[in-house]
Amino acid sequence: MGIYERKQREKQRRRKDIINAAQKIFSVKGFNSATMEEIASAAELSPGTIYLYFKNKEELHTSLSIDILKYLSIQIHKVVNLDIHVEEKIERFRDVFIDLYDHDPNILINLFHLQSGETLHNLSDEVMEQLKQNSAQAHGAIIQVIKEGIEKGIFIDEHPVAMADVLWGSYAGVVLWVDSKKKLNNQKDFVKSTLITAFKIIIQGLQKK
Amino acid sequence: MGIYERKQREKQRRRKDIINAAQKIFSVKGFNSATMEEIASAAELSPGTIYLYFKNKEELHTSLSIDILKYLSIQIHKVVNLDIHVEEKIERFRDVFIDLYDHDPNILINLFHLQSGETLHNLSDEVMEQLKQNSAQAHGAIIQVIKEGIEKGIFIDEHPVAMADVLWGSYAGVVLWVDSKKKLNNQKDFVKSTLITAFKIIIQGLQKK
Amino acid sequence: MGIYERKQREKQRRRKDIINAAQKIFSVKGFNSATMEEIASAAELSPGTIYLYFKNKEELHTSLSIDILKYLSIQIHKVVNLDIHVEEKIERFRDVFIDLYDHDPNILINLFHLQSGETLHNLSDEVMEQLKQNSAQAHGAIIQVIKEGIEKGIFIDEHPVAMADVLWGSYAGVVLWVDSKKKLNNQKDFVKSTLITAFKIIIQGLQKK
Amino acid sequence: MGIYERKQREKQRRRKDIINAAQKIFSVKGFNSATMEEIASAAELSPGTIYLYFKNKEELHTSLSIDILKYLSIQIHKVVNLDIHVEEKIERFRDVFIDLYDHDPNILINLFHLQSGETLHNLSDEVMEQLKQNSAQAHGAIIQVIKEGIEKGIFIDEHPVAMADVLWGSYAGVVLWVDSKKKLNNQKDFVKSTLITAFKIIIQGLQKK
DNA sequence: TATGAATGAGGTTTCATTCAT
DNA sequence: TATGAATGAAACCTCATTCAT
Repeated sequence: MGIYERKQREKQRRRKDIINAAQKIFSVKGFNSATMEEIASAAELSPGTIYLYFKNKEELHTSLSIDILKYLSIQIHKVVNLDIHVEEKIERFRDVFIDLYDHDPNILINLFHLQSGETLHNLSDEVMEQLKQNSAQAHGAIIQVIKEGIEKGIFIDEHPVAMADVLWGSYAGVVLWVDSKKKLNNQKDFVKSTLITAFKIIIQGLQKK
Repeated sequence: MGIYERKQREKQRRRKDIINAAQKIFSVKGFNSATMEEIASAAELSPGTIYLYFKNKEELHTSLSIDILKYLSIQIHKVVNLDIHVEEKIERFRDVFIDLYDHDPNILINLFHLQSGETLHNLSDEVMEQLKQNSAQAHGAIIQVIKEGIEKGIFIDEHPVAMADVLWGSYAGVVLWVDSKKKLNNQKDFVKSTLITAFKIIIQGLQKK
Repeated sequence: MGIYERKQREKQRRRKDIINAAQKIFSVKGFNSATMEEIASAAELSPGTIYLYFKNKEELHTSLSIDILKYLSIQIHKVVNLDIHVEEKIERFRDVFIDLYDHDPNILINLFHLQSGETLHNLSDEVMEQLKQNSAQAHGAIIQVIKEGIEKGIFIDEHPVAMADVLWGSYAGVVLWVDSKKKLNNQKDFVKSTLITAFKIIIQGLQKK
Repeated sequence: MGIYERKQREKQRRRKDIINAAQKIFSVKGFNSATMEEIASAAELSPGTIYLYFKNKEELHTSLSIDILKYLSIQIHKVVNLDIHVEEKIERFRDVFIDLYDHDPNILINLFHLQSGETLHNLSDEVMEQLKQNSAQAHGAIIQVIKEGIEKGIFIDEHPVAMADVLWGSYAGVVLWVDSKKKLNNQKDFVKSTLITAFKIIIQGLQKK
């Protein structure tokens, strides 16, 4: 491995460090309450260093989501290409989400927040484009499966984009909503079991009688 | 009407003015970007005055949501007590939401944001309690209908609280998600039609085959 | 005096306090090295307060110069309208400048700095307009006198705007240059006597032989 | 040429590279807005390297001016030693300045800024001394010519140092002032023609009637 | 009760400078 | 000697909140 390569790798590692730290802080405090200094401190770096890797706070935050979307997109595409029943594919989607939620509930919540958020202003064109593309890709894969279900005569024949939106929106909604109930009522975490119920309902709802 | 009563009424009116102004500003700018001065200005009051009616910015914001939750709770309860089929009740729930979204999309989005949000820290016990109660009431009414459906043998027999969560979460998710797509892609507003699809799917999903 | 008037006056007084403090600090430290906190501290105010009166650091700095230009413009116009010889008018200009320099050398230096400076970017249109107008007015009055001299056959007949520029530029240059020598050599202040020499030279230079 | 000498020469060349780059950047951006990184980048070096050749940003900036002063001093001395009329010598001074302005208007402006500037604080004694000496030398040459004029009975007999200051200050002032008007009013560049007028006036002003 | 000027803590961001390689 | 990633101090500015009137 040449020096150049080693440096590139080192740089990527540092970038990853920052992303990890940011994830942790944003998760706990939310976008506005999290400070760059906290994030720097968590990454065991100085504030200035962060700005060598990310243009500003907003772009750092968005980068987290892009990373998740990339991962999600990959996982979802894997499912799409499997040789299994359509309903089963939807169940696999559910599992992908549950896995993600399992890994770090806050990642997911951050992602949904970004999309429904107030920010989205200071992003560079490049990052904005990445966000759109990755988002579209994950979403597109879901639509594809819905269409497959319709074509095979298994799913009801509604507007497939809207149907995919329902699926994705329900994921997001259930996660956000049940998560918020935890905060309000301090109940134990039943996001996962609720998601399972959600998918049971939705899959049945999608099917032709 | 005595002087005391008149004063109380006057006070309530002023409070309502502030809430209306806050709604307008929060809708457009979001929680963090909205400033107390803007809100005061919109209410034709001075910043200081707002603090005579609300403990702080966060509590003002929460009050909006409580108001919506109250209204929502009332509407939902009306539906619960109607002498119509269970499925139809769910459809009516949907219409209640669509009405609300129609009236001001941002109200609803604000509500969902609150619940999934970063705030929820500086609230006084009293406001927190109100929030919980009103939330629980709206939610409870939905659960009740789900249970009714189960008891009548129409709905599948899963954990009814979770089923209600799916319903509510899907509302929220679809609204947030489709709304965010508007921002990202500038597509025309099809939140409402998506919601109709969502409910078609969910109602069918809830039913026993 | 009504309440409104008193408040306006109070506001003006506060504004003046800030300007005075800023003058002091900018004089000693220059634009970039001066900090808003220092200025606030010198004005016995908090940093935030300054921003109630001035949009930003740059506009505060510019306001100083506008104030001087206003004063200068008035003094110069007074001279223009006097019923005295043209050469004498130029001498009076010199005295106006010497007075100003006497009052606060740094004021003048600040003014020249602004005009030859790197900044001039964040100014609001309004302030920019004021700056131009006041600058043009003072300058215009000088041109007027030059023209008068030419018309009366006393001054050489060159491009009068350029001649006025020479006059003004020489003021500025002598002040800046001799002032800088003070810094370099710690000589005692002979700006004033140099200015007198300068005007003797320039007046004779302006005259037809 | 020994190794030592070659190294010295190499070092001087590198130093010159940095100075050239710095000149370019300072010209366009001014002292404060120019960054060391930009300068390093323009010199195709890394920031750290600059600090091997210059103590700090201020000293780098000052070095530019010293270089100009050196050049100026040489040119002025050349004029002093010419066998021509005194008035013509002054005109040659003017041409030297116009040449310099022609070559890079910003160099000159930078020089004047330095002298009237906010910096001049972090300079090492050595650099400070150089600055003083070179400045004194250029200035001294001008004084010498003024004195020559006085001795020959051509120029009025005022304090010759002050007269030289007027000359130099007028240069600086006209350049700075007319240049600033360009910025304010976007008029076309007439610095040079104004300088010519300036010298016409000043030369005549210096002469005995 | 209402005001609104003043506060001042705290946030983001920049950039001259250092130092391990 | 040269590098350039990292530093971290310090600056500008915002805005929720207070309090004298």
